[in-house]
Amino acid sequence: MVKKFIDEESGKIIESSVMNAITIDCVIFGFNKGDLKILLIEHAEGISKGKWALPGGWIKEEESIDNAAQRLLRELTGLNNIYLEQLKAFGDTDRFPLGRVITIGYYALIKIEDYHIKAGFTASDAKWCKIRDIPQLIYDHNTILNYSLKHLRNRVRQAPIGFNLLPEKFTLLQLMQLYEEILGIEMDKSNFRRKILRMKLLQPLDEKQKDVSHRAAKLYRFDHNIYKKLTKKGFNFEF
Amino acid sequence: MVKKFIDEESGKIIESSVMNAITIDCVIFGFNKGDLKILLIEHAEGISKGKWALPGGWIKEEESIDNAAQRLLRELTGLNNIYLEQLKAFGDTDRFPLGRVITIGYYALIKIEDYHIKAGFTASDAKWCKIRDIPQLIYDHNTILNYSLKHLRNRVRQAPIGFNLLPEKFTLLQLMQLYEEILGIEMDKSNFRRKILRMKLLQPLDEKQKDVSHRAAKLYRFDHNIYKKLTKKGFNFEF
DNA sequence: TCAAAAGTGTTCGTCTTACACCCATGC
DNA sequence: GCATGGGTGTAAGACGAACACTTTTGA
Repeated sequence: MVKKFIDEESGKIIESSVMNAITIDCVIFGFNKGDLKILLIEHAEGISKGKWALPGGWIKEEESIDNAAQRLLRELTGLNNIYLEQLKAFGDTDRFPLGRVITIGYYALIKIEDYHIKAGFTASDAKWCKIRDIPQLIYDHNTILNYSLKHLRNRVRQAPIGFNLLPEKFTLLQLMQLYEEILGIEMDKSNFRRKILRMKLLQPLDEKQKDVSHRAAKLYRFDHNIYKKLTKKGFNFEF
Repeated sequence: MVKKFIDEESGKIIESSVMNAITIDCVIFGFNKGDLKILLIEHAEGISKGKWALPGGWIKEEESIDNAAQRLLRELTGLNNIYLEQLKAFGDTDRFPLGRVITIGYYALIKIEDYHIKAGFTASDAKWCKIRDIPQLIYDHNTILNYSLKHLRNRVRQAPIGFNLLPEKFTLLQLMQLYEEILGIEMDKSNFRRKILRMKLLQPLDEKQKDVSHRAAKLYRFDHNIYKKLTKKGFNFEF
């Protein structure tokens, strides 16, 4: 089913199989040098040319919204096969200046080092931006971002998802600092250690940090299979 | 802005200000005689005539999605001014048989006794249905319902929302049985009592149960202002 | 007087919190 | 040798789980 309609953003007539009046926007979190960051793109065309935004776009008629989010992220940033989770829909009448458009928010946590970000498609640039330095974004994208941040702060305490932001091998202090950064609190090194190790979620490795100017710390890895086994036994991650 | 289009469900040409390809569906929870229930309506027209469904419908061009959910619920069931919260969007390509329609799920918890339900608009009937006796619903409504149930089970442990299902004045045992029903677990009376009272969320009343064939229990009330004050001091509801 | 639910008390083991302190390493 | 982070230990108190017990009331 091919439809013709005017892309309200660019003003062009689009002859394609996308749905009108409904879009997707993605909040991608990363963690790097102690800072929580999110991925922003710079629009290359349309009414928001030159402005920063969350990666997003239109949904095709024949793809599910989950698949649309995957595709859009790939097209705009080069990120492929990311685990995305839906946040919710944003549908205030005035959120989009050129007409009534509802957007569905998605979010994901990724290991920054594992991916090479490159602007593609209708994006002229893509970058990681510190959570404290977020500029004014287009439309209601700041609202979506703030909502997702709140959601992340809740989720990170209920489920072991924080690991997705760290390199595969990490130290306990790195993990603690991640929690401190996300939750905006200070934690006790010794108590954190005990608590996380007691869960037996982490696989200790026979490896240590390298090139550090202090005693090298043991490295750990989060094992998804261990987590699955534990949850089957009734284990419930709580932080 | 008035558009003409074919209502894919009824086949009629609709000349109105509703958005096409996007709908809203509401999961309304109630609690009555120890049972968790949800509100279902029977469609009076269209391809799903005579079948049971979640209350829902089309979104108007000039109303926010939150307002649309309010309006649809009022039109279909008579429920007015309910506190609704959005769940998420459901957008598989095959969820609706006559075309591509994305739906946004909403849910709410209400005190059954406070409202008189009456079928209206395109509904021929509306009823409260026990959570264990849910029939086959139209489209993906069973999926939406199951998701909202999972969501409720999580939420009820993180925030004091269970009270919305009980009468204003309730006993501690009623509250405990509500938790037992929602979570599907058994609890210890004495421990439950201590835990909930320690939170100091409940306002004890100078009133007791009446017309019971055993020792009458003290009645309590949930005070939203107390909760607000506590959260400001850093209190975090956890169950 | 009995059933049914209200309400209190006790014990034990575990977890949390707040510290103090020693260890290894590079500069 | 000192700064930096790694890592262990401990003591007090809070909390959860399990269970025994007393009280009140209507039928």
